Amino acid sequence: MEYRFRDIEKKWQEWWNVNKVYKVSNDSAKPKYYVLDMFPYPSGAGLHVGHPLGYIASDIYARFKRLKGFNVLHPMGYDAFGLPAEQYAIEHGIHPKVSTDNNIENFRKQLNNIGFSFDWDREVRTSDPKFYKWTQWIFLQLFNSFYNRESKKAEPISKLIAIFEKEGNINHPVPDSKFEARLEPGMLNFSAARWKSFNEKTQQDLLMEYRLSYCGYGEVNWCEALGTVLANDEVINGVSERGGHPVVKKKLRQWYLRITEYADRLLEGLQKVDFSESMKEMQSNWIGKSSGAEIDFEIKDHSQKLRVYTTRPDTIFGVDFMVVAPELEMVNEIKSEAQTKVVDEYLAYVKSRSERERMAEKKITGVFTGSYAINPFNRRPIPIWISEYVLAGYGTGAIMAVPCGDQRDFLFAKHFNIPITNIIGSHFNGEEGNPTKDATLENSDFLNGIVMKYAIDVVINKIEEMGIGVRKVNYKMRDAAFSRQRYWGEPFPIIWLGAVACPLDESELPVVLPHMDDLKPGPDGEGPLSNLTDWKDYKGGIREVNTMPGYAGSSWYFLRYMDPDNDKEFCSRKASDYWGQVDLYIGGTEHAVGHLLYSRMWTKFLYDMGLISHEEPYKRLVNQGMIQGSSRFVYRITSSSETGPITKPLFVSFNKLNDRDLIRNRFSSQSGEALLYVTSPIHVDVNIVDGVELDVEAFKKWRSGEYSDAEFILEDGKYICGTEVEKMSKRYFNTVNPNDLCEKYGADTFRMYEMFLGPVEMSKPWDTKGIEGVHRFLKKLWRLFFDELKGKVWNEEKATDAELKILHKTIKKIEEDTERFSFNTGVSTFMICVNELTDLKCHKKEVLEQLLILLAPYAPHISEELWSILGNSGTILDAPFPKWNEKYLKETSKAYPVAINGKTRTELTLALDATQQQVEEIVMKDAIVTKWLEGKQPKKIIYVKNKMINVVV
RNA sequence: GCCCCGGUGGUGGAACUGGUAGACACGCAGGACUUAAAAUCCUGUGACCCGCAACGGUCGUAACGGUUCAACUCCGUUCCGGGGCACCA
Repeated sequence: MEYRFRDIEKKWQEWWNVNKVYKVSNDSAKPKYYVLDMFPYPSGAGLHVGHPLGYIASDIYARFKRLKGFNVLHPMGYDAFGLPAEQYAIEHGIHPKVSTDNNIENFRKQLNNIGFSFDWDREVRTSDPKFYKWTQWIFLQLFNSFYNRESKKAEPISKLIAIFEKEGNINHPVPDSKFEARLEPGMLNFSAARWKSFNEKTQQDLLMEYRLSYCGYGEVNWCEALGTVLANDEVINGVSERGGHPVVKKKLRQWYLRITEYADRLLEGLQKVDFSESMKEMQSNWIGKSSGAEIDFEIKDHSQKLRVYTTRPDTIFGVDFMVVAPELEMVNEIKSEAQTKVVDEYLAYVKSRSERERMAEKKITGVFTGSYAINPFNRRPIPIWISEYVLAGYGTGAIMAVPCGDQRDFLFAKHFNIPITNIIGSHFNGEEGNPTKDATLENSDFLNGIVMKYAIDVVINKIEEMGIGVRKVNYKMRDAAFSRQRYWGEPFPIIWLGAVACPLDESELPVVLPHMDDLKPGPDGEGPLSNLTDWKDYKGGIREVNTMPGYAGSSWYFLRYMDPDNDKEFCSRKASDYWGQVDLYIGGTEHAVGHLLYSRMWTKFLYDMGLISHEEPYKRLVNQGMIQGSSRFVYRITSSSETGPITKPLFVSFNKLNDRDLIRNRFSSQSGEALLYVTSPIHVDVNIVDGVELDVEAFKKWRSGEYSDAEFILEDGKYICGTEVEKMSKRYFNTVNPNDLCEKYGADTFRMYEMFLGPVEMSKPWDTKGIEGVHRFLKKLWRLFFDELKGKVWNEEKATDAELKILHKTIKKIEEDTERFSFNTGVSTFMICVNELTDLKCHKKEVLEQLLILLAPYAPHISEELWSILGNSGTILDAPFPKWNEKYLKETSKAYPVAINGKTRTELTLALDATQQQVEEIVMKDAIVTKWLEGKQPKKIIYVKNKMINVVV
């Protein structure tokens, strides 16, 4: 009886499905464990071998935990809304709903082929109204909340209104005064009486400055090609992450998430979670906390002050010039008459430069405004410049420049011949700015003689005392743009009554995304929904026509799995209390600053509102590496100096590329001159290449016979391809479909091979070569049960100690390997075990049965099959995980080498649990040791873990 | 430029808290079975040296140096590769 993996896998996949083996109950006496994968965006391209890597790892772990007696939640769903789905739909002329549903269908089929233990009854789709009803609902909670900086948590906006009515906003200043522009002057601070005197519109405008989801005017990343606004993490090097289209800054009315209010808690929370160091670092870099001071400088002959942000107030006596961001409005007010022309020209220049240009070529540019700031301590006048290297969006948009202590300031000073004041003595060499904090200050008046790092506090205290500045913490992180001018997303539960945004009532949810056939944008940069005039008019107002971004649904989906069918709440408190945090979250690093930060913020918010009981969504995060494609190339000779262009397809093998003689023969060169020829590499389907050897016949049939008349210049009778590691993508013909491998070798082989490739966290190019080895292992396992000739060979004989030793060694090792996510060594452990059992001709049920349980997480189908063949009923996952017995691990004594100063070796036989004293006695009696010691006493005898003994003289 | 992570045979990778480096697998070579192939099994496989033999010797984890009885592992310097951030004051 041979190992018929196709039949076995089909049989068990159906059986699992029909018997709902993976259905999870919220009501269990067992301890809970939540294993989550980052849910996929269902792309039209389907799965390639890179996608399931994380899913296989999580599936192994989920099954392992179930065997260990946990009630395991291991769900799967689809991140179905968002930009890519809509782009795909437009490109293929299919409605996003239809294409998304098709793609999901396809994904589901592919996933089921691999034999995952997902509870499909809990599947979620972010584009399902039953799901996004609650996305909208959470949005409303955000809208109706503010962040109370006193209690350090989100609270209902009604509480803020009560505070305003009682004491104005004296204790709760506007969090982000950048929106000052849309409020009337002097509105930023108000008393209770004043608040009451405001009309409804003004009150609403003010409240909008506090809401955790809010609508405001601001500079946003506008992508013309995609026709929408993008969040900062969706823009990479000035182009859109999706599609690589140019992105420009544009002032627009947009919805935002006030994530900046959570900056500190997002940072602190990192200490409580088990993420990789690099992941934590990426997040804290993104948040970008820095502390320093804001200082107001008087401006000569102006009443206005120049406010700068600096982390280095200790360098205040080294300030040789000021730089203001060109975008700041004050530039127009402080420019002197003489400088007006150059300033205006410069402003025009800056405006003409795209974000991309600014990033690509960091030229030193800038002009003098003609005004001077006054150093508050020594009254020295300091020229005020404008330059594009100072960003309007960070800090106050103005800096004090210290050329001796900062490289950028130094280059600027050199470039424009601004004299440099040295306040750090020999630490400054006149060649570059030195940002040290360890220098002792000079030329610094009352700071002279103080080491810089201690001077920082001295200066801040002084300026606070003088009332010209305050201690200040700044963050690089911005509020997240939350609206998209697109169709395929959650509609906002908001209507506009005039200029006031009004939340809909909960009872009006969900706001269902209306069907549209034509997804062209609306007028004035609005989204497609704007074209639906009937839908837009609602209750005497106008609906918000933007939709939410892709990350809205993914910011809370992990909670929905806990209670997927609840139509009263997003997730019952009972369910979220039971399941709590995600114990293990697996996904790629690409979500480090997007999804992970947003979902952490939403979780903290829901926690603040008392809706869930934990404030960090994920206890442990594992990042699976990316599987790259290994592309293959053929080299087509397109022309030669002898013959000119060559139209007939002629390909030259990789190692003959530079073999001019060979090619010369081919073209029967007459001239005797060096023959020049041109080749162009062409991606060839990796599936018709065996290693690097091209299957020439398959190549001729490839692409419906485009190269059917191809000729080849071979080497050793073979055509050898060139290789390169690239992203796995259809367009490089380097994708490998998991279904093909499952068909050829079986899902169990595929699963184990993906794990065997190396640590889950590591990125590596895919290579199918070694899969045979894993397949051989499974066949070998099968032969422990069945022999081709004899049939059944497993028996009920009693296992010997040697056999039990193998078993228990394996139990221990598999438990450790699986627990610490070393699935690659786990697979090796199985191979060793099966090899050893084969050597001993051990076919004993007693041993094999236990081995199957260990194997069940890795290779579920074959384990279930053999488990039932051994006479068990039900699923193997309900079997108890075997316990290893110390007895079998230490009982047999072995010969252990003794190394003496690393030179002489002999062997001793010791029991593993020998005490230090016993060891010493035996060592001292050993013939070689006594000979070597020549009567001397050893300094020490070291008994170390690998059963090796060191004797030191 | 700054910050992380890594560099081990022909290849993917083991070696967890310093303790016989190279597990396991691929590939390769040789052999058995077979009319043949496939499948399966066995043997060898880091480099070099010695030898009738070997459970013999020397070197060897990017390079150099250090700590230690003992270093892939810890420390320092350099080189190379991957990832992240990048005018953030």
